[in-house]
Amino acid sequence: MAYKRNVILRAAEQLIADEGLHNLSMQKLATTAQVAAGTIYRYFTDKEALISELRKDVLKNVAEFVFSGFTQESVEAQFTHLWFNFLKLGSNRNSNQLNYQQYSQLPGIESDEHRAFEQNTFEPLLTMFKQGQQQGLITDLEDEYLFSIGFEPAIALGHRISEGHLEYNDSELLVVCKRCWSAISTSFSDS
Amino acid sequence: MAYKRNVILRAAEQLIADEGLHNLSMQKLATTAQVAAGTIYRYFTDKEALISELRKDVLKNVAEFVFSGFTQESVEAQFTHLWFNFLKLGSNRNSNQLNYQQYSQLPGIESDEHRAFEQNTFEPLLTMFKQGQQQGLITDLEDEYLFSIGFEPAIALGHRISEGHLEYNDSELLVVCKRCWSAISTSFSDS
Amino acid sequence: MAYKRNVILRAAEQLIADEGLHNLSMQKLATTAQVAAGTIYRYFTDKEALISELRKDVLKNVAEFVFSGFTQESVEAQFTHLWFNFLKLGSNRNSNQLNYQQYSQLPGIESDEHRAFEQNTFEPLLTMFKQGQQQGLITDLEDEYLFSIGFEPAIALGHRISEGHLEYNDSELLVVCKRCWSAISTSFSDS
Amino acid sequence: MAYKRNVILRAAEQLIADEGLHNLSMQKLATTAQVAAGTIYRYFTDKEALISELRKDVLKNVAEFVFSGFTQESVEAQFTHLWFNFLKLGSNRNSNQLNYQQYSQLPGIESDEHRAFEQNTFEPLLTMFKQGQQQGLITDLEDEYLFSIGFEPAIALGHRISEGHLEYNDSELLVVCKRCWSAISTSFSDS
DNA sequence: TATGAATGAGAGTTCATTCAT
DNA sequence: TATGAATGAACTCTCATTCAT
Repeated sequence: MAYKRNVILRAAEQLIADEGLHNLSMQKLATTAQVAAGTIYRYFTDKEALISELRKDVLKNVAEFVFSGFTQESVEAQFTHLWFNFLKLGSNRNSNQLNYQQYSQLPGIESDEHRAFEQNTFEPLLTMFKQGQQQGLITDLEDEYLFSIGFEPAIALGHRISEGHLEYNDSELLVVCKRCWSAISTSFSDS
Repeated sequence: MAYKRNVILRAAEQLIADEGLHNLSMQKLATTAQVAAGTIYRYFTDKEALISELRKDVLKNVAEFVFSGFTQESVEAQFTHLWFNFLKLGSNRNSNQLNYQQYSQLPGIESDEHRAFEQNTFEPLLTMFKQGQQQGLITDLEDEYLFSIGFEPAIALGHRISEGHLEYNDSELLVVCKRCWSAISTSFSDS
Repeated sequence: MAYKRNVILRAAEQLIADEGLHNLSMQKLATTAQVAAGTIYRYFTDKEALISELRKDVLKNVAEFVFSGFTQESVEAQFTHLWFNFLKLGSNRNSNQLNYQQYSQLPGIESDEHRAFEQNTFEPLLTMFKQGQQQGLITDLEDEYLFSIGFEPAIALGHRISEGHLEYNDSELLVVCKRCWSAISTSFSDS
Repeated sequence: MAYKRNVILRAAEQLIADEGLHNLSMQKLATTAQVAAGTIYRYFTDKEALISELRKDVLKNVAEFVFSGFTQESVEAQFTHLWFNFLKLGSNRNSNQLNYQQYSQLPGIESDEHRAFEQNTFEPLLTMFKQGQQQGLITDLEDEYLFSIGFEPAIALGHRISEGHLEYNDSELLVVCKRCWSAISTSFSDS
């Protein structure tokens, strides 16, 4: 019954969300997951492997969340949809789930293996950029630039909201979203 | 001789920059700083306090770096100047100094005390926003929104550069910077 | 199907010969023997019992080896035959069989039960001593003394050879063997 | 105060003598030595290093014991003296001291470093062999052979005595010793 | 009989912190 | 004020053993 593997991963996610990665001990994890310490090692070689697996697992959930309700609307509608999903992802204070900030701090997230996995998972986003460029709506910059200009503000704002330093305000956020869209669109020419 | 306090902080910064926060042990710190282990505790209550102090100390240096060469030019020139400083801050790989990513991962960075300290330190930035708004150049949004739209892309790009995942290209970056400026400016109206 | 008992013992012997007693884990043993971990416990109460059984089992094989080719020659010829078998036993580096050194390090080898078993197994040797004494060839000392003087040098030399610290030289060894025989024989009188 | 190093080594020796090497745990050692677990690691890199150091330390004591009272008598007198010291060494049941059997089972005892140390320590013995050969008393065989024939019986008998399987009997043992001496001496010619 | 997932005590080791000097 | 030897709780991980299937 490999469902215990999942139980352990969910417990790890919750513990990291609650107390931070550097407070994650295998004993605490075992207790939280309601398994014996040794059981963890049936499913994961060691702590590092556990975190590595958690990374992929969380990324899958993150991608699922970000692309939830993603349909073939107009490119701008797609952008807006994703933008608010990134915002919500960051602002999520669900105590048993990692928010984006915590996710991005998992060590090894910069490994080549993970990067490839990430790239693959977020392909729909790149497809959207390409569509927008083909339709003459989005400016001809590399994906990294477009993502930074377009979505990093949403992630950062989400983070601020989750920390309680910003009131959630739909109409203002919509304005911000539109400005992000404009910033990557061809609606004004680069001087 | 309280100069030892500074010796210890500098040693801590270097060790974290080199080997990461989770590899910082008080023994290693003592050795690197060339003091006895017990001596550290004459200047800092415990490890947590040490890191908290380091946080403030580094923030001071970060602010100094960001605002270096900051003069009373036009608001757009000021913005551009800051934008590239944020970019460089993130991309800094100087081995005996924390880069922005490492800085932002110091635990406790989200405490109210620290936030107040940060707000105070970055006041010149808020002043610039106010100036721009008074001159009718920057749109009337709250500071958090302006910062997110304007500068988070720079920080994120800096991070990507430091990880080696982005080719550095000055002319492209200037285009990106201008788009960020446009995104917070009044040059296009919110629909 | 109690043949599994033997499969397990053989796997244990090989593992100990290869990696030493202190590296013998029940998991590894199960894997090597191609049985489930729990199966071992159907044949052996616990690890200690397993080793105890292995001890007897190996002793049987050891005795078989020592007494192989043992015929009713002259007593001195019998002695020489046994002497070189003890030597070979110690120097044996066959990887899936315990050598004498490894055998003698099995814990519990000094138990009374084992000692009785050993005594019984090595009876032919004692018979040889008695024969020699009846024929007036071997001096009237207790068996322990005769064994120590006569055969311990062979065992020790075997050990040195197996460790690679002694050049193997047949003619020299024959001289040594003869001196051991002389040392227990009546060929010189005790002063 | 590095005297704790010695306290730890003595405690380790006692524990191994009492319960065997494979039952030596660092916790038990700490308790027996009356130091904290961490303290052991101030003096020894890890468990392996501790045992390696113990090996050298015990060898020093062993040599001291074997060569105690060793004077410039006749070669045969020297031999007899050493022979009984080897016997006593093996038969030693002093509970807080390793006997020869336990000593020889310490892992790494076959390392080149240790072998050189051992050779050096037992030099007086080799000198005795050489003297005997120069005086025409001891036969021309290599040291390893002479040692095996001459002293291994003493060690083995000592071991048997310590296990309680042999009564200590001075006059009989003297006979055995003389036979060992004869076995390496020129008093009878190799046929 | 046989399985192998699960157990949990205990292993070796680290490290923040203390305190006699 | 400064030292650094000593502490011991807590860490990651192993492994002999059990038991529901």
